[in-house]
Amino acid sequence: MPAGDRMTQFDKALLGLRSMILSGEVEANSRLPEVQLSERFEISRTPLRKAMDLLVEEGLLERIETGGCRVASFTRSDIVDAIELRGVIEGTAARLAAERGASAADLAQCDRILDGIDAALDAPGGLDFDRYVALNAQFHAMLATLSGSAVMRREVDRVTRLPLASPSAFLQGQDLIPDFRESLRRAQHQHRALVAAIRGREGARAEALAREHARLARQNLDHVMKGDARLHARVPGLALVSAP
Amino acid sequence: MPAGDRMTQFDKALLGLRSMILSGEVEANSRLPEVQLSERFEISRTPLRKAMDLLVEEGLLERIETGGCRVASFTRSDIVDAIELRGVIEGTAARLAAERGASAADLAQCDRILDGIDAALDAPGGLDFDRYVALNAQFHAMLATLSGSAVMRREVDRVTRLPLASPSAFLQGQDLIPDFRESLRRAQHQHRALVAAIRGREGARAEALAREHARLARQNLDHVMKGDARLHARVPGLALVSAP
DNA sequence: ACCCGTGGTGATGTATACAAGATGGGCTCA
DNA sequence: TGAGCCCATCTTGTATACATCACCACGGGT
Repeated sequence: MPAGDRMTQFDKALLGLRSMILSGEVEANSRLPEVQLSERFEISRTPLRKAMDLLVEEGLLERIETGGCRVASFTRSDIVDAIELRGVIEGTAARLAAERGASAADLAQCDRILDGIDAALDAPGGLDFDRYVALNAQFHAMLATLSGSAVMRREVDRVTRLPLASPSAFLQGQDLIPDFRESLRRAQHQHRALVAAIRGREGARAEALAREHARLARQNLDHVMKGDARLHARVPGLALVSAP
Repeated sequence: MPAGDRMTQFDKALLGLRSMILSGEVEANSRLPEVQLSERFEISRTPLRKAMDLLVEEGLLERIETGGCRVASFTRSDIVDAIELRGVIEGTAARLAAERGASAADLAQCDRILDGIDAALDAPGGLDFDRYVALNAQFHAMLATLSGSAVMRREVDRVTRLPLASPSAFLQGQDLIPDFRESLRRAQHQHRALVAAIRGREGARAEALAREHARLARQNLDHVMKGDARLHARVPGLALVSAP
């Protein structure tokens, strides 16, 4: 395997498939023919199949009983459940971090990230959205690290990749919404409280905060689903969501 | 793909690998050479590699940066964390079942399973161990179903397959321990309480019970690790556990 | 004696060929 | 005319061949 950062055929397949699916280019429940895709990506079926296997694990694709895969589709309640689950698992990471004690260095790193988010929120010329998303992801990854458990870290990573459950899944496009920045400030306030709880060894508080923090994503989901078509087109993966 | 129950080459590889690893035949951190294994199982590398990919996802194998896989090794605290995580996720399933309301039919099915466990505990001629293990697994699967959420069901299934975190991971061999049956009765009492909490729509109680119930597995783990060599040989996967 | 470069060896990643099975359309028969 | 069966086609699952890359030992130079 190419060590490090070289773009392997498998990566090409993975990125290509994700992009195809989330962009809505292929519609939900449609079958994905392997040869056609392998020709499109100019790779052989072997790495393509491996990428499809991974996407099945992630839940973006479903296996068909008779063989092959199709694009998965999600209901609102699927996504709500996935978000709830993320909150629960991040909450456990936060609780363990509080109970077991996080290192001063890691906590300081959290503070630095949160300072960065403050700066992104108050950037001259308005909200620096990309920077916010990147730092937000960093903060959530750091939360998993604070628990000091490789198992937790791994599972937080995993649940964060559940389709449409990531901390920044439904942020795209919301910068059009007037009080969006205010909502980000509320999120940031929760970030600060979360770190304070961990620092103060308040496990139950940390857990509850992380859970409620994740539920902010539910509001974002509803905002986006109620939005107009222009908004819909900007949100990756929204085409996979059916009504109920 | 062969629909249904035919034994495919992939299944052969998966079962063979799992058995090799859990039996301790290959030691922790040792590399798994693909060609050698494919010859041993009399299959080609293609389905073998797919099986290895899956085991990497499950955490039983680790990918080596330079390519290939090795057998993972676990510390006691890895397993404790995995058990805690299972408790948290099963707890969430139980809470959602209570909050959203489980169907009477599903609850009745739970009761039937629990009656079966009672029967297995009091079987003429002593504890019917295999029956207990099977019914216990059924009960835990049912718990996931009660939540009414496909997402929860999927993730409970998944976390139950984390290495050495399953509800029956460390039961093997414990029938040698005198008060083992008593410990199973305690577990069964928690099962009953759990169903009662869900039936009574007591979400927080259900969640707490499921968490504490999972932690019984921690006791089993410690019993087994303190046990003698005769016990060690009977517990699948214990060879992968290193001290700290 | 020790370090560095170089070639051999075996590993994995990828491509392609082959075979079994599913799918769909057309044909036959009632 | 409609229903059921059969065959062609395409799909996937598996096997195998090939290319590339890492690891390791050996030899030469300092």
